[in-house]
Amino acid sequence: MDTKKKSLSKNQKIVLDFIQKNKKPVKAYSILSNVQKKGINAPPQVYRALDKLIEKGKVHKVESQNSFVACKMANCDTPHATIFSICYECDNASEINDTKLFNYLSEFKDSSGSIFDGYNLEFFGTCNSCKKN
Amino acid sequence: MDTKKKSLSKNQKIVLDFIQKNKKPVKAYSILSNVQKKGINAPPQVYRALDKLIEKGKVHKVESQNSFVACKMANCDTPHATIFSICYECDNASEINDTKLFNYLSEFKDSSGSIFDGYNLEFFGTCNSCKKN
DNA sequence: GTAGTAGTGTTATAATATAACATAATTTTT
DNA sequence: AAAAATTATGTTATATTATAACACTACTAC
Repeated sequence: MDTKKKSLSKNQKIVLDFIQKNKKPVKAYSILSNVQKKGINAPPQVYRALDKLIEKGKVHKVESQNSFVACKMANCDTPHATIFSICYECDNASEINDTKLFNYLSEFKDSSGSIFDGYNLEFFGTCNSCKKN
Repeated sequence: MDTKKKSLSKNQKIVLDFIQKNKKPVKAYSILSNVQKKGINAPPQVYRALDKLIEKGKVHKVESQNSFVACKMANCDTPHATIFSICYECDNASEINDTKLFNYLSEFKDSSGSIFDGYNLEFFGTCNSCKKN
């Protein structure tokens, strides 16, 4: 079972709230400048909140962009099993929720037969709204 | 067909040579300090070489580590379709060469039926040699 | 042989992230 | 409820990763 604490601290709430307001992934320093009026003054406060939000499954990091996006799932248990599609025109990142692919990756064994603890998958392409333009 | 230039410039050779000497992924500034005796003096020289080496399929970036590793395949045509397993104890990254998974991802369609141009997949776990210790 | 493209060298600076330390709040244990 | 342990906060400074901009050179293609 998952015994970790799931409730959010003050700073964690402030940071999550800002991330959730944005459809697109946001950068750490953009978070910082946007929450300074809420009393968050320095980078470590943002990065610490982000670390905890990621642990708690509320936020995912988009590694290829160094950006952060809210998890859409109500109670994400799998903070380290993420699948994104990323548009290289508009930089939007959408979480892909495909059970079959999810299971395929979760059960994937390497050549030695070992299973992994987690994964991060990022697909790159042009999103549908950019294709139209 | 692939019409891009594949031959390597002087700096590209120097940088690739250093990366290939290392089993583990290396950081850009580690490359820099190790090739200064070869006449590469500043970060842009390293990053430019890296960009081209990635385009040419000789090197892959490990996004979750901001590190760079040589591609093991002789003539990699797919610089933007990479699969790694990363050990979070020793930080080693191994390229996974699994045709089935490779094809599965290359052909994967999102919910709108679109196919992607590329992907980056990073599995996380403990590697076999770290498990033994 | 000149036009276009790719590469080099350099300085400065931008963007991303963490170390370290002091303190406070919360939760758990006894 | 008091003590202990854990989690969170606030702050300064600094480390790490990456790019902008500019002047110049070498290579490639027609």
